[in-house]
Amino acid sequence: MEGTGKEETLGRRERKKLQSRKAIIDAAVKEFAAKGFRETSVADIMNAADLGIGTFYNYFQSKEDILMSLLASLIEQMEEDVKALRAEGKSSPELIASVTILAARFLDANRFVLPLFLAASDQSGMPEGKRDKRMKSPRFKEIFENILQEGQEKGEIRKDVPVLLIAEMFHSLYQAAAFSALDLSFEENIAMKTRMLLDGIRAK
Amino acid sequence: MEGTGKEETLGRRERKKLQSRKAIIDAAVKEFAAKGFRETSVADIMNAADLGIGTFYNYFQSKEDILMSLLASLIEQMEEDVKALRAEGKSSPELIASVTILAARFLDANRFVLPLFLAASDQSGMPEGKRDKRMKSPRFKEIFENILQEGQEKGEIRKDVPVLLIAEMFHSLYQAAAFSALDLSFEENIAMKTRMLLDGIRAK
DNA sequence: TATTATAAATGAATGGCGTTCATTTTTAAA
DNA sequence: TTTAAAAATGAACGCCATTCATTTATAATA
Repeated sequence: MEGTGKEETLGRRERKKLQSRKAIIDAAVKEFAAKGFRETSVADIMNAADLGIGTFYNYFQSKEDILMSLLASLIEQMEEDVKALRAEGKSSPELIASVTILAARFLDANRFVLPLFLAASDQSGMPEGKRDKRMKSPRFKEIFENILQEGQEKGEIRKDVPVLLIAEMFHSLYQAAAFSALDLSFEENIAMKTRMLLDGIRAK
Repeated sequence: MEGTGKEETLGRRERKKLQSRKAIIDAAVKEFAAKGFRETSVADIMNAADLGIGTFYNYFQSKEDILMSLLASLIEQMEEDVKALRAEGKSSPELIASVTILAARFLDANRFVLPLFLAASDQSGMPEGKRDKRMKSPRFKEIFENILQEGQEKGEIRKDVPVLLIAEMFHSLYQAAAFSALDLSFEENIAMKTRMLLDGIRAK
């Protein structure tokens, strides 16, 4: 009755726990996508998850907390994809261009996270004590940082500007693209800007 | 007893109205600067202004509304300064560089508005119906847009990229600089980035 | 199986906030 | 002095994130 091929060796309690957690996350993604972060109440999420309101706080510390969780896992997915790209041995500028396209497609595919992603990078609106020291945004920046670092060492990227500063610029492209009033796809927008930036970054 | 050189020809009622408005604005600036936007309640503002809570809504439609007002007037100040610079007949790239420094100094001098400024450009967190169509951020962009437009016509700025896109990039520099983890002054940060961007923008 | 201990779920209660509104106070006009 | 209108007011409303005492479900133990 116990280990009859259910799911690993997890007891019922463990399984139900994971199940509840998943239900909450799925519900949150659905509600955030439909209504945005602020317009979604914890009650909304827990109704969609078909669980009591109080249960939410057994799994997440706060409403901000689940948002950070969602973003963290998305960034992790992206980091995987970038790892694969890096294995192909392209030059730094080429790699940047590829990663840019990849990230753009990724965010196009997960369009609803864009506002959340940006809201998360902008912590100015959050209570002082609640700002996330881990900050998902910098992790996003790190992807570029590593590539640029390598590029500088190989002499492909100009050395008179700190890598961190360039990484920041790339990151800001995404922010701008998200709010672009121009009638371009996210991918086109990012691609053009990256080209502009690369022309100023390439070692002569 | 009426027009005895008080203040123009305004009646007591008009004067008191302006006075109340000013008291509210001053209080809001002070409170926002001290505690940030979200952490400041309308009650906080009105206590600091020494007026009843309800009075707030005789002058502003909402808490967001006063924020937008504040930013709008700051941008107007900046537009004035830029107008003066333009009269000096510099080339487009030179003008951009000057404006950039000017804006950076301006925001350094008004450091507390930076988070507000950015929060305002990020309207993702605001209820759908309340997003400000006027958007202060695009007006900021327009300053660059005009300069770039002229530069393109004079052949000083490359023509294979839409002006709006370049303007967006400049705007995003400010966003990034505000959240920069680097130990640079706002002005240094912006100046370096502008240089990077210009190298890729200058017509060859 | 029966009993005890522990983890998880629950929703009413709490406190804070933005906003509204009926009422009062102040100023202007007649 | 009376009347009309603008401005001020704060209690009340509704919404919401979060807490907590209590209940329910599961695991451990005898």
